[in-house]
Amino acid sequence: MPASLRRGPLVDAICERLARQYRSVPWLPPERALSARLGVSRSALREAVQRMEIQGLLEVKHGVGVRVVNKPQAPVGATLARELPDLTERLRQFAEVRLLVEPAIARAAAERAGPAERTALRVAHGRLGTTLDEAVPADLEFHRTLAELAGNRVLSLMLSSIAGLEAETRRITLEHVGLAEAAAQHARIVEAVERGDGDAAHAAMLAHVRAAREATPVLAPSFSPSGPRSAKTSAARSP
Amino acid sequence: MPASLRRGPLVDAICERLARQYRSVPWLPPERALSARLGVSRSALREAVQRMEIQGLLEVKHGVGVRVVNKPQAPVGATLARELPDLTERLRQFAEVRLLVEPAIARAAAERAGPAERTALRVAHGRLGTTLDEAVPADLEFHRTLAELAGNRVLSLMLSSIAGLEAETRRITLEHVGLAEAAAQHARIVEAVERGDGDAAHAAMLAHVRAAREATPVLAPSFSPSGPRSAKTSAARSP
DNA sequence: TTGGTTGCAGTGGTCTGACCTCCTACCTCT
DNA sequence: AGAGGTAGGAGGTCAGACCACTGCAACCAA
Repeated sequence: MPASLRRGPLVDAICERLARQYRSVPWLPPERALSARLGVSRSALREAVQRMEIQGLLEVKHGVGVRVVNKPQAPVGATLARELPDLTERLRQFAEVRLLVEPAIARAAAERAGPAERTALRVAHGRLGTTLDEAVPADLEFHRTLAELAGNRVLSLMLSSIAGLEAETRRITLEHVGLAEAAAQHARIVEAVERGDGDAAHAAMLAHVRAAREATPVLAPSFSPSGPRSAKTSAARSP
Repeated sequence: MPASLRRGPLVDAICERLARQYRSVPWLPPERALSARLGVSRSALREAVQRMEIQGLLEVKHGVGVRVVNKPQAPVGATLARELPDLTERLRQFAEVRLLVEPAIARAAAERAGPAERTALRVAHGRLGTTLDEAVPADLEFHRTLAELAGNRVLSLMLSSIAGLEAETRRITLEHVGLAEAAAQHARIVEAVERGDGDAAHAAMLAHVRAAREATPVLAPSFSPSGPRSAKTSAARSP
């Protein structure tokens, strides 16, 4: 009955079926039951599950079950961790990438955001609480929201991957910059996005990321993606 | 004998051992022999192999064997393909990302490259042949070399991931732009890097990527990472 | 000789069913 | 009511068999 007239590897077919049929349930059925239901062996099913786990679509917990998640940034993050084993170097390069990507995202968000998106951003900005434990995830969420508004999934994905591995740093950064100052910088970005002013958003975000980097004891930049000539991209109006 | 006193998942340990011991051989031993040698079951070994395949470290071919490779961009590329199933949209976003990232890479490369690196770049540039079949891989290689000189593995990785999925487009682009013109643009970049002039390298690369995008029937940009105000980043000296 | 064909041996792919390890929730005892 | 133990069920590992694909070498025909 589940014979199917496939040509390629069986595991691929299983992955597709899983992704299609169990997209919106919290947990997968037990492996034994599921393999029986799909008409494949447990081995093949396990290979498929493992594959999707690495891809960030599933999360298997020994003795518990297989949870359905959606973290497409997981494989990217894992790759980066493998490619840059040294934590300090990784964080330094992350900072450089943020310096390049975040302003571009802010500009794009300002130029594309409609009323609904602006509201979402305002909400995310409002969540920045008064304690570090609240602020760190809120800060991450703010930047994530902005990246989504920008409409470029590639940049968004890259930023998520980076954020996942530097969450610890954000705490230090926020502590040094100060919650009030960080909130003020966020506010300037929100303001620019509300006005649809791409240049201002770019400038505000650039200032924000620069402040974060300079307040954190990450090493000096080995190169500056935006160049030392500050008159280039931050010439736009800014409060 | 290979009992080992592990705590975590066995598969993790196998992956480590494989990565460590078989890093520099072209092929892995057959699964049966290898599982016996490592003292684990074939199932466990297969899970490890499959994992490393997804991570871009192995490449298994049915009926042939398991090849040892090193393509860290594979998982990123796969993720992007899954996140952006629509080919046109994917290529458009790729073009935008390149527009943002490549100039930054060129600048960094110019500011960091020493004599040896400059030679490597010159060699890569020299390989741009006279036929499309030669030019496409040579063009890819040129940009890859430049990214390596820039010294930021994150950007380099991202660019490789993109390149792997847009190789087909490069052919069209090169055809429209013309090999001679593309070579001239590359030459301007090389020149700037040789002089250590970051701004010029940035400008030359920006012009190159823009020309490529405008010559290719990819859709109009939904947003411009570098902004519509052309006076911003391309103000540097340029031939 | 040369060209295509066939068969075989070795590889990864899948299946089965058994046992081990871990987590949870329930149950018991205090 | 709380702390501790226990049984069930989840994933993890194992063993051995058979299936499917690939490459090559031996073979046969022109």
